[in-house]
Amino acid sequence: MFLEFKNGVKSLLRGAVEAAGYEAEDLCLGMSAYADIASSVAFKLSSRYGEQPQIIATKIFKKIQIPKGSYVNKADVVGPYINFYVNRGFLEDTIKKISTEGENYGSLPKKDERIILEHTSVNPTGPLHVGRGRNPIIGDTLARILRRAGYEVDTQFYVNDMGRQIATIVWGYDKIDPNTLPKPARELGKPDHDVVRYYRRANELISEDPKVDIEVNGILAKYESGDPETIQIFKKVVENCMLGQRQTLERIDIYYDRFVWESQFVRDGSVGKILEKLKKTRYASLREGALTLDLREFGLEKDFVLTRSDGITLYTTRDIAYHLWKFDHADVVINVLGEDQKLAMSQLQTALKILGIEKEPKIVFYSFVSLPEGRMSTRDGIVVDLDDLLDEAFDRAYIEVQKRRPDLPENQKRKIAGIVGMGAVRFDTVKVAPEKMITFRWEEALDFEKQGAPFIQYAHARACSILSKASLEDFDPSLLKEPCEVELIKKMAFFPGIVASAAHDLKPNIVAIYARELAEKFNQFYLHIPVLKAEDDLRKARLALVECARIVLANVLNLLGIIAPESM
RNA sequence: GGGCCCGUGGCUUAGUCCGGAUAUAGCACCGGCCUUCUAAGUCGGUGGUCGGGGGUUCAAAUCCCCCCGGGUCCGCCA
Repeated sequence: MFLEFKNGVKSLLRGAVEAAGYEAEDLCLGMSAYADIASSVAFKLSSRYGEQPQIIATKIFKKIQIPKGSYVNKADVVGPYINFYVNRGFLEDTIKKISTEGENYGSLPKKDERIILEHTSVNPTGPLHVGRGRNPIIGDTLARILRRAGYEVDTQFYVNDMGRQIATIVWGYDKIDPNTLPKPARELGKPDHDVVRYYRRANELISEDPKVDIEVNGILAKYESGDPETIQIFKKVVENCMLGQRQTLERIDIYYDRFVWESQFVRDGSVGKILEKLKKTRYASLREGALTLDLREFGLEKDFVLTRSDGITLYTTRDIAYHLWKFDHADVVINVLGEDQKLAMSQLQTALKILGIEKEPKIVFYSFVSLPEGRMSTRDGIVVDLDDLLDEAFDRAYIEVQKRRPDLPENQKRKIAGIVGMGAVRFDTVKVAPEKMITFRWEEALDFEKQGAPFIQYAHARACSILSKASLEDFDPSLLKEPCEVELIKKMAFFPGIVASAAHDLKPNIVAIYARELAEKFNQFYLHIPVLKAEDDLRKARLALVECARIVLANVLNLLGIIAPESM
């Protein structure tokens, strides 16, 4: 809706600029606290035409003609600025559009592009910790945004099933007596918590005893040589661990369209073919038996090492094969990755270029979540498990529900606590820009105040509460004139534009911020404007407005992968 | 040492790509609002050299250069 208004302003302003005898390619339109949209074009023209900006603004203003059927109510001049305001038609059409489109409000027209979005792709060495949790939450939110923006999205989890780390775990299962290990952090059916015990202990033993290292290498060599029994064991270990990781991800409503196993690209020979091709390029050379690419020509100082001296391929090399496969199956490739992958990714992108792939993967990098005492590490056990965070979030949410709604039946209280706890964790992760570093602190992660999901969920529950006490009828949107009502409608009108820019910039935090602002506008309306106690037609119109707010709040929460509760 | 990212009130953060009108919110602190649709709410107040220094511009948190602090990576880990 807002886009239509903006386009209307654009065309009439362009007309006015020309009628006033100026030429401007950029109309300098922007958001403003003083108007619904404002132009500072007079500044730009001032230097070119040597006139005072105020005078230019006034001249342009005098030529403004608002066409019939436009969403522009009026324009005015404040100093050098030209301001524009929406009219009643804009507000009323917004309400009508939301009412008609319902849960589809905010969905953009279908696009032809097919997207493969890879996210999470954590190593199958143990449970997800809150640092790694940032990846799936950003990734899943982006998938939801892109789907709303009209793209066909295939979400993929790339399984690192053939590394040394797996060999380490396999060694551990074979050689370590489980009775000597600490109890798993989870007793019941969480295999990832079981696996990580072996992983940690095995790593300790490796650093203590070089013989262990040699044995692990032996296992890895057996695997690489294609020994069917070893391959089976690897597969079992990986599947087992991933089962536990998926259980955790299900708790925050994250699922994948496809799991892509790294080893498949080795087995089907595609990694070998890539090596052959790259070997023939002028960038390739052998250094102490290892195949490397010299990428200085592309501005990369460091050689890209493709194989170890024993000929075994490395992670990034195999990732080239995966990317070729992705570009074969999609128009756009997006990866969500930790910032430590930046160099590897630019090497990979360059290798793709050398292999003749024109397109580049778009990459969303995020910074790490560290603990006050330092960086998280699965191997060293310096972590806060995502499972624990989710449990704690549930517990704290339950306490809040108990305090506010002691009357509710137990299963209802637990249900709300689950919805609120999970929402709080997702929102907290996605509300800040991915490139910002986060220091994890329990009090901040589990803050249920205004910056968080419960604030938005609460607004939704309030809307539902009103709607449950009345039924919707035909209404006259022209009755909605209170400033609070107008503000709310304007905010709702932004939603499709928010989807568009979040999808374009791949920035989930835009949606989170919008959600908070929308909830705030609704809460202000809720407090100041009576709905059920309003009379006749006004009541009907306000009920319709509440229904619209409920729809947009539900849609935006859905975009964030957060459940919109009807009661809390 | 080099590359990339971050640095905005006591803490957390928006805005930076595409320069414009009093820099956005939350937490904390101070003071109002529940006989009125769920107060997980709402209204007001205190608090900012936008890391520092130069430069470009009519105009810089935003663009350019230098420096400082933190993160991250830098050939056989993933």
